[in-house]
Amino acid sequence: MARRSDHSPKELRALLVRHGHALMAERGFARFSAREAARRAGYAVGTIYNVFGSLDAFLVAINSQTFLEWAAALEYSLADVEPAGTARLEVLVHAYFDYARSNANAWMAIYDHRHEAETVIAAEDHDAREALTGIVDREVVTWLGRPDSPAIRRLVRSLIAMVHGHCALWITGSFSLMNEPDPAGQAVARVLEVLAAQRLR
Amino acid sequence: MARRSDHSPKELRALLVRHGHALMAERGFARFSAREAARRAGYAVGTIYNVFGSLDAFLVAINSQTFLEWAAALEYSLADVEPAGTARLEVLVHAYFDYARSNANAWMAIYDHRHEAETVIAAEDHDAREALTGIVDREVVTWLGRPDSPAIRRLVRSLIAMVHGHCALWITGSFSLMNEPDPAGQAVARVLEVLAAQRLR
DNA sequence: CATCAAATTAGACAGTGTTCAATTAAAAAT
DNA sequence: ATTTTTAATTGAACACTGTCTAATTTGATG
Repeated sequence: MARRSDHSPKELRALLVRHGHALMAERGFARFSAREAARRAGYAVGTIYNVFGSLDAFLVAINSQTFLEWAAALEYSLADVEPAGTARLEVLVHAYFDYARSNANAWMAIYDHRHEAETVIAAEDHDAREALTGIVDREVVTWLGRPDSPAIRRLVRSLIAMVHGHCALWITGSFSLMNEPDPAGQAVARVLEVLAAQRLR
Repeated sequence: MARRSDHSPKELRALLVRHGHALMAERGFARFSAREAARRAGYAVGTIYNVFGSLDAFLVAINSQTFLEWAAALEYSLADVEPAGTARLEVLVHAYFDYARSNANAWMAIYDHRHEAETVIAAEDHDAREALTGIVDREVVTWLGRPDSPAIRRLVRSLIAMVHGHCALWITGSFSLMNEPDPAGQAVARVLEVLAAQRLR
């Protein structure tokens, strides 16, 4: 039996998320198993229900971890790019695609998991998910050279949806049936067309 | 025991797909059960494996059925719209969203199901999935007033990815795109901006 | 050292997908 | 008509799953 003093509550939570995330990356959402995740962490299944309250909440925590990694990957990709110009947007979109492909199982799990309505999302998890939007927001504001506004934030969500659509169809293979050799390039092209239209107005 | 002469092979296949599709619409992908689908059709589980070879192939058949319905809904929505003009594209996108919302479980199942690489997709199923692309292709060609071409077909796939992205994030509510009151309207706006850019070139 | 509350677990339960020998029904051959 | 053969259909077995609860272990408190 795992000893209560082996890990503090926070450590235990982090331990379970770490192993859960690794298992998700390894197997994908369809073959994920809470039992196996707990086993690898050295605990029994019940512990997941103790710590997270439900399997649903555990999956939310795992996916939030993916969001954090993803956002970090985007920031990292932007670190060496000159602070103005279209190149930053191109790099951003390509980093978006790269993370999704390099971590396909974990990335898809974000969208595979439909959390139940009654599962409350902790502020921490919510923030992890917002981080990504924040990055795009910042870059688009810079590119447009205008102060942030509700209209721009609305546009940013729409741009994210556009890029997401390309990436999702690509990762799941729907796009390969469509014979598109460069989905990321297409996404960039669409983003720039839309932004150009916004600039003219 | 169900009698072999109750249904011809084709009828049996259709019967299983019908009940499977209904169950998918009712429960969604996560709670779908092959056992239950067979039960409702009046057969035992094994029959699904006899007829389709695998659960994977059964799910492909169910999702192809959804594609057929979806394409039919799009065509129906266009039937009364004047044969030229931007209105047709707007109606098309809105019908796309409407079908997804009205049949959320079945629609999401299309993207929830990641069929295994070894599952061969029958020509019939492949065609059902292509029908949708064909409709958009036709409408975009008409709108642009140019003959069809590989470049246009490539653009059309990109446009579909854009609209899909908006629709998917809307239906799953997984993004704070939930604060977006009119995702379909946003998708239409983006499509028209992209098409305008194409026209200028 | 005894008490007590909290953490952890094992086990039961009702499901699942998958496989396959046994059964049954229809067709073919006698 | 009967028997034989072929093929569809089944039910049970297997190894899993998520979920819950009673029992156990643990560490701290009096």
